[in-house]
Amino acid sequence: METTAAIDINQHLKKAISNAFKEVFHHELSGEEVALQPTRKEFEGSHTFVVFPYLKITRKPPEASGELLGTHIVDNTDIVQSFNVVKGFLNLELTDKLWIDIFNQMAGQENYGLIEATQDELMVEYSSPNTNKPLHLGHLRNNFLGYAVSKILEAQGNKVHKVQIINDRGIHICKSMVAWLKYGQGETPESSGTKGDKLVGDYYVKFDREYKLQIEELIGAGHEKEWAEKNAQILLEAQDMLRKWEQKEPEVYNLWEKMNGWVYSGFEASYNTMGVTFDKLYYESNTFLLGKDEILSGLEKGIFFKKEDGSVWVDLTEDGLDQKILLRSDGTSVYMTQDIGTAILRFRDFPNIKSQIYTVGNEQEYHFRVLFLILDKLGYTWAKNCYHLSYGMVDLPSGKMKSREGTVVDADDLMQQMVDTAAERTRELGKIDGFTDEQASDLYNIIGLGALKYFILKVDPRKRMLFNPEESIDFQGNTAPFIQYTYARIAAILRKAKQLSIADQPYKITTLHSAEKEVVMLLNEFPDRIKLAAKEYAPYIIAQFAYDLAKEYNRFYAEVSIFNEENKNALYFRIAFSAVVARTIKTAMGLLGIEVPERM
RNA sequence: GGUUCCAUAGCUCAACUGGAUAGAGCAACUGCCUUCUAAGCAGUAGGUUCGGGGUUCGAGUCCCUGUGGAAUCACCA
Repeated sequence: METTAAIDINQHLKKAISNAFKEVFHHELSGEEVALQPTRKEFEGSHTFVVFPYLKITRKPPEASGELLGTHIVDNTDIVQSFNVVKGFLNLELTDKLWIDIFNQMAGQENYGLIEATQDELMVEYSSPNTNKPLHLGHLRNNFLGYAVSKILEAQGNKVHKVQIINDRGIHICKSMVAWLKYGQGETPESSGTKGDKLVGDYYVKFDREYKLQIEELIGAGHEKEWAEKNAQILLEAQDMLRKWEQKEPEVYNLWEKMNGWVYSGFEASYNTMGVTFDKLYYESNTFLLGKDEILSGLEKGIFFKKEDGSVWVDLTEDGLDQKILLRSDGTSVYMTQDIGTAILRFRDFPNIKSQIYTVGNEQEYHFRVLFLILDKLGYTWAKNCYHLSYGMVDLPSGKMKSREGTVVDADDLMQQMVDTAAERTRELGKIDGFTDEQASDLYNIIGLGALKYFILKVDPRKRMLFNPEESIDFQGNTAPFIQYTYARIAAILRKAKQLSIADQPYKITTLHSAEKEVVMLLNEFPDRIKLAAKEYAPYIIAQFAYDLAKEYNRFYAEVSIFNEENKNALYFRIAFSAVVARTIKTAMGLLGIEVPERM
């Protein structure tokens, strides 16, 4: 109903089927009850009606029922050209005229597939890194996913606020700070030429190494392992630093600001390469005290309860979960407390948002179930609209990435490697004649990052995915470069058409080549695919669509000549047709945060 | 132990939410560049959808059960 397609085929067909039921079988069947599905490739037709569920109504065998319905539909509508029945499947073949009309409609819409009307205002959170470590492959999945989902929701007419919360405080950053003070000798990103986030991350690693040494020494001196882990000198120093930070001791606070500043400029560079942006940043250092008041007032209202030691809990056993702590016995907050506070803060900052979408790994599924339940219990009606966009880990062939074991794939390194590979491949193929250095470098970025983004986004986010750094990501087949290449080919056609002054010419045609029809059928699905992708928060649906479209167009490209076509109408149509395909590919890839090149 | 998620071709992933003969790509093999870009197109081969039951016209999809894997259940974040 919100689709931008002016001709709603489904609606027409459902009505036709429901009419057929009425007149052939004397049975009222509302259009809504009729389910249509796309016809499988190996059969003639585009829309299929499954008659099995209706045999009790028709009181005839499936084939006969299908025949009767099909005959009635063909006789009584002007959009269905013919039909065939295979077992209980009624396949409907629409007229070329209808497909041409549909194509003309979408060709006239500059933003085909996108919905202009503002629906809801939403917030999407993604990235949200810690400031003690550089970004890695897992963050890439998070960022690409969050950004793509934001784009897709915008395409559905929502106003989206992209935010992240930066975990800028806590023991982890203090560890880096301690190590830097001890071993840094005043090193700065400028002095050593190290990217800020990498530099801070290096000191985090240095801390960990020293910490382990101290533990071993303590064990060697006869202490229990557990005691050693809690009493290693360097850890005590970090904890002391955290206390000083909380008291805002100027020396510590300044150092904290300085080192975080390094990290932020490093992150900014990474986000820039990734091509993701944010509308508002939240910092944990500003929000970590929030939520406590909410808990206390919830306690007064009897939503929460206090244990003997003074700690505050929520009982979720009725919801199938456990009890969960909200305030420690000393009255301080836990992670959950902060998240409650931050969620409420955001709804105050953006009073019109309907829901928040949290792009966070699936290891926090339990956390978010609890969070949404608590917010609901506190009486926030928006809580039930909130959604945890959960995604699986990215595994390496060796198993899970572990920063302490050095088995992380660094985000910057990986992106650079992809761009380098793209450059190498492009040069091998001799594709950059006449490019300036800048154009060439842009192209490598578009291809390399496109390949990486597509590789990650084409997978259902819920599933774990495997990344093998040994095998480079493909540039052929179901990949971004394949789709980008299709776009670039069309761009070449359109340039030539312009040169020959035969672009944007009016045409009048009555039949379509089968390859053209297949493509138009796909194009027609675009609005529905976006709608589904938005509903499911699933960019992979868009990725699949872009691939299908490119694949189908390439078939047309191989089978049908454009500039050798002597019939002017067919020639002009094919140029317009190619332009719409290119435009749609660009839009679809844009929803994934992937650019397309005019030449490659 | 409780809860949740996952298991599909040698590998990486699909299967429009219960529909037809389970599809793509990579890797392997065969063809196609003097015509709009071969990062392409056409084709061959590759499957007991983890095992076992059940529900029904019809199951990779839903239910039960077993096996294998993952996450989570912290006064950690």
